Amino acid sequence: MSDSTIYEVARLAGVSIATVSRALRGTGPVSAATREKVRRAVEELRFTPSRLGVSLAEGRHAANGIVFPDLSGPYFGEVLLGYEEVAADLGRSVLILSTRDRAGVPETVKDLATRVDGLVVFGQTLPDALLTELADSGLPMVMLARDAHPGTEAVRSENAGAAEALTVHLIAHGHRTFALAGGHDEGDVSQRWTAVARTLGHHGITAPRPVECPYTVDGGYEAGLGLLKSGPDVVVCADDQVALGVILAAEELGLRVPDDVAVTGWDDIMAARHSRPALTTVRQPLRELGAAAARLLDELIAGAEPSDTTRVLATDLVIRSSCGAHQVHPPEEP
Amino acid sequence: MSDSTIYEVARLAGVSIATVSRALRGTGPVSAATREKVRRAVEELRFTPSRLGVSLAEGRHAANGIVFPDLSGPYFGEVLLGYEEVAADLGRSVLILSTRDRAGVPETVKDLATRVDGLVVFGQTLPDALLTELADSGLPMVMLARDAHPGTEAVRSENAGAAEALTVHLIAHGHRTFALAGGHDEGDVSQRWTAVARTLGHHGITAPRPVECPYTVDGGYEAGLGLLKSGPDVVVCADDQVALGVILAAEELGLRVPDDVAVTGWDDIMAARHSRPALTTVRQPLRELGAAAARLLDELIAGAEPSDTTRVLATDLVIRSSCGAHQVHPPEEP
DNA sequence: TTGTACGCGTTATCAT
DNA sequence: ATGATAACGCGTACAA
Repeated sequence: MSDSTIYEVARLAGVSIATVSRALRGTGPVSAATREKVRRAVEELRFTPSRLGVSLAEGRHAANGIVFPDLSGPYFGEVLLGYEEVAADLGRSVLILSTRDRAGVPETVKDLATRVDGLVVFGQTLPDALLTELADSGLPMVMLARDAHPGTEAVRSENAGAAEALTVHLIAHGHRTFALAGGHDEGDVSQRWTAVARTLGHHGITAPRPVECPYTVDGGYEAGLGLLKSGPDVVVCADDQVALGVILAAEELGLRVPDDVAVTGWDDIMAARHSRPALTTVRQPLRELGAAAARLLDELIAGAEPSDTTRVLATDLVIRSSCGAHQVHPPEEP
Repeated sequence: MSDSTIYEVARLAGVSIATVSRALRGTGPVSAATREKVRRAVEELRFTPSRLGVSLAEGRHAANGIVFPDLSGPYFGEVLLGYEEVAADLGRSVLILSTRDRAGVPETVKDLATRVDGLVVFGQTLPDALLTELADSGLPMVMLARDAHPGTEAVRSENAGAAEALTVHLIAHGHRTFALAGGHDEGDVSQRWTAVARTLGHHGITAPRPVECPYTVDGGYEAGLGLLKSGPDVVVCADDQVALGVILAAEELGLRVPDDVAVTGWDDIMAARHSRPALTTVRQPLRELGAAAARLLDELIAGAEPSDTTRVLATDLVIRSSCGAHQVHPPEEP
């Protein structure tokens, strides 16, 4: 509260503020005796340097921000976890901003931008014009789960290859009629749908339009109720939560998964392993995503020039039982 | 980046910095003509007031922090969501700190404390001595999911009453042999176990010792494998994730839920509704918890004296199917 | 209505 | 080894 200042410490220790600063930061020569006097004064006064003062003098916040759409569901939490951990290791605090269905996001983001040395932004949370404005202002920025915006760096995980592998696998299972659940934005998901459609095309199958829905179990359930009426062989879902919802919808309709309809997810959240049937999905390194973003941002803050480059983290196709019998066509050999 | 300062704006507009400040904040009389000149200069220079300068002058950060143990699982994410939303509404940024199994937490928390006007701390994340030190320093603090620490305010949700109601319900179902899964700390969970034990005692049943385990599905699974071997009628779990794990363990052991063994959770996370069998649990208003903490903290920051008081939010017993047949003894009438 | 000048709490440069 | 002092960027009494 009524924190003491470096001046009070200096007076009590009988030295100048410069000496106090040096003694505390070890940034210059200080005699042992003086150091001890300062130490005692600091202790007595419970002195803690004001962050504002330090930052103003240092010209940096030692903090960085992250903007994400939401925090319900495991996805963003896991990524945030990895981000915060690395940021903390690098001695930087983390400010968060959830955009949800909130009003006044641009203003809030700009405010956030004034409080940090750099910003990580999830794909699809901010309009491109705003991204440009921020990047142009010279703020170090890293995009997450989408390709780089001009003036930024980006990290995402591999989508197209995994989507193709998944699709090929499903076709090998004998599935021919596909349904796609979980709308398409311009980030990760659209890359997946594009690759799925392309792969289906190679096999003479016309890809259906993805059915948009919130990336939640409930969203998947609602979408599933509609989708399943047309009797697809398999429902490829934008993420695991949607897939879990589709499975519930299938049950509701008296369909057995995977016997009557196969279902696949994306992300490999914990529930994917535990659901029945266990979910065939694509594993994304969620924490690593956040961690990589934190490291990239740190490099930018340290002075690296933004390369408009997208770093792509590897994903793994995880075959479980929700996609159908494995005996038809075994997955490709190593 | 190379942001312009209020001095440059003042020079370009041909006025003093005081006028610029007044014009921008509407904090004093400014002629329309001057205001327009300032507006133009601001626009041309893309001027944005430095947060550091503003905070230093205003003597406040307009930001508050929150300390939680983890972010995996739905619990903390939901609470954080409610917290951040209200904080943003109040014009305050949010800094997060996850303690996980991290080293150097006390130092990091103290650093965090220098960057905020107030702090919300989840129960069991920080040692009491540190809480005392922070509170004594005059930092406004709100405890979450535990009772108030001296010098703070607290919000938690009701535990004992719900635990009693749950226990009574289970006894009415004919369950006599209880098992408790999910270790006891000194926050929410211990209050629940205490109430369960007391209620069981009233019915002549000796409460077992809770089996400690991480609050995760995997933790519940592991604990369940051990617990279930003694053949309890019901496993009361510390939270829904643990309960989901116990159900998996039961399956693994060839036990049917709830026919062979009943299982209950706590929190009413989304997966509780969707699991099979659907989870009997206690609904906690997670977002409200975070929102209430944000509001309380705001009052403290505004000058309210900490009352060492704990605000208790209502919970609801949610009867689904995992606790056993309802026909044996119907739940108490309204 | 507008401007001057001081305070906010540091760090760091330059003397000494 | 130590001290005086200039930044850093802003808000705001106080004066005009």
